Amino acid sequence: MLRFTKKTEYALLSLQYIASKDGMLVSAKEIAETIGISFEIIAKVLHLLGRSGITQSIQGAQGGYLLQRSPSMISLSDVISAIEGKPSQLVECVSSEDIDDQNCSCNVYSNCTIKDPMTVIQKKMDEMLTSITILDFMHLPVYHTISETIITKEQ
Amino acid sequence: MLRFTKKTEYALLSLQYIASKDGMLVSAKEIAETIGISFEIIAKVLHLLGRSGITQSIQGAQGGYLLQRSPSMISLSDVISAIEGKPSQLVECVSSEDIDDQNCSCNVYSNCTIKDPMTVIQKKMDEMLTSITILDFMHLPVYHTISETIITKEQ
DNA sequence: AAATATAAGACTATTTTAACCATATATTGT
DNA sequence: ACAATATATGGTTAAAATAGTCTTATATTT
Ligand code: SF4
Ligand code: SF4
Repeated sequence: MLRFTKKTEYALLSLQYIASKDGMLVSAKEIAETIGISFEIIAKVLHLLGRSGITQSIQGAQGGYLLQRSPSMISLSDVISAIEGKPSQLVECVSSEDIDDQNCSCNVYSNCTIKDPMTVIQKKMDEMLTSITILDFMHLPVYHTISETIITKEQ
Repeated sequence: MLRFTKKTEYALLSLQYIASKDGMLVSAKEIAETIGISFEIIAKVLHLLGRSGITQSIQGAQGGYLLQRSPSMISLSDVISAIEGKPSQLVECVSSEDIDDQNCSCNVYSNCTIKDPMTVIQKKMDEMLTSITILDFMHLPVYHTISETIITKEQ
């Protein structure tokens, strides 16, 4: 099922928020309250993002998180890898790095005749996921009124 | 997790096989044996493809399946929709048809500020999935030797 | 020392996926 | 008519992934 996990969505919401604060330290509590989700989940997500070097964390009182590189340098692909622990794979046997994993546990591997096209599709997907960045999540403001919406979209 | 389900992979393998037989009736048993997977699974997959009008089925002895339209007219998007019962959705609130589903059961919907970028990403995904067809699963032959591979790729 | 904040892992419940089993229906050929 | 072949359809079960909660440890500031 081609679906982002909730954790990935929370990560994107968090990164969007941190990016909007432009360099200021942001705590997990603040993000959790803004999004309206439990603190524990956000803390775990931010922790994973930190592990992968997407965010930088400052421990202790007055601590928090900030981005380790600019929004345009954080791709959707990076975020997914950070949250899921490995790069996105459309099928078991094809990863971004290895073209074709003979050690995969797919039980039809030896008879499979769609590995080559799957590799092509995986490549297209990778291109898409790396081309989308946190910057793409910042361009549209949060609309409050219809008129604001129209004005912004007309620009 | 951005991953195709096994059923979708079996569907693609089946369609690739039926397409390669170019108009001849193919039975579920034949496909199951070729792929090396249980008959029941393939039967269910073919049934779902039939329901969505991708394949045509002929019941009874000497029956089987054939494509209802040419391989280039069967998109990956069609196959996923057929197998999963509805079009692929990257997130709960954004579908290919409805821009933004206010009736979705996401518990952060009202605070969510990534719906617009998600709609853009969904559109890109849809474009990709509809642009890939069963024909793309037929162009590359199954390579048997290295020399064949090189010759084919150099063309 | 108390308060604040992140780090990290264990645990549970729910949902999704994968596979299997059973039965009904349709068609062909003898 | 009847046996053989083949699809149609639903139910059941087991495994895996997801979502969320809870707990404890560690670091920093005041
Ligand atoms: S071998 Fe074929 S069926 Fe198995 S995971 Fe790879 S593409 Fe899918
Ligand atoms: S409202 Fe936001 S968090 Fe909820 S499904 Fe839609 S995009 Fe994801």
